[in-house]
Amino acid sequence: MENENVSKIKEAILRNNEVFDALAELYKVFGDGTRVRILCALTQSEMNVSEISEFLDITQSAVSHQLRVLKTSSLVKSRRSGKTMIYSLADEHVRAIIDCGMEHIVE
Amino acid sequence: MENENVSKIKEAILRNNEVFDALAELYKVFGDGTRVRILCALTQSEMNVSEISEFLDITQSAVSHQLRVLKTSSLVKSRRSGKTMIYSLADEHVRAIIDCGMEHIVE
DNA sequence: AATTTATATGAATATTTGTTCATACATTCA
DNA sequence: TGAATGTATGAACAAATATTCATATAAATT
Repeated sequence: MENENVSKIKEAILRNNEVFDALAELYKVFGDGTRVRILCALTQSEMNVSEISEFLDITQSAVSHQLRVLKTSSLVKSRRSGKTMIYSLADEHVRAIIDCGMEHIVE
Repeated sequence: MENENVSKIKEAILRNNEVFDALAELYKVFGDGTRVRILCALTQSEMNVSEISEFLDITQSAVSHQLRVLKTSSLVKSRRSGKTMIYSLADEHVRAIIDCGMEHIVE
């Protein structure tokens, strides 16, 4: 019965660790200037890759690479329109997380 | 007068970039499993270095290094009590940011 | 079909970053 | 004062990551 408790505790820790890792992974995505700029740009309106690239003055390649990261993390979504790909925020959580961080910065 | 506008725009971008960088720097700190674990541990109660080290099963040195990062970012504060240093969350923003990320994870 | 425009991607490189190990610093206690 | 305990820190190494460059893929237009 002690063993049972011990294993329960270990499971709990394991579960927590998974949550912690997920949290860290999420924040890691926000932890890059280029990606934060892209996300903030998309906060204002959806944009295609060229527009993001020009607006933020970042290489098209760099933008594409980072959009891939953002999409993999489910922070942005995309749809095709002819030759261009239009990107937008995946949901309101993204805005919420940005705002949350902003509040800490302005102190 | 056009020049004036241009420089205003440039200033605006510059200001924004600084904000973006600050945001990214903040999230970068949250973007590590060890640091998230430490912060979450301190969410429950203040702890000294040894306690954190044992609780999370992380080397004392690694904990100290990360506590330094967390303190530099004003996410934790510390006070001395005899031979030990007691660490706690710097303010409620930390809790808010963690909760904000959690909400996105649980989807 | 060939060309042009928009985007994605792989490889290479440089930089950043986290941990470990050894050791220094600080405080208490004998 | 010397020993013991708790914490901090520097150097070194390994791993992760962002950008660039070249090129591939995809859609539209002629």
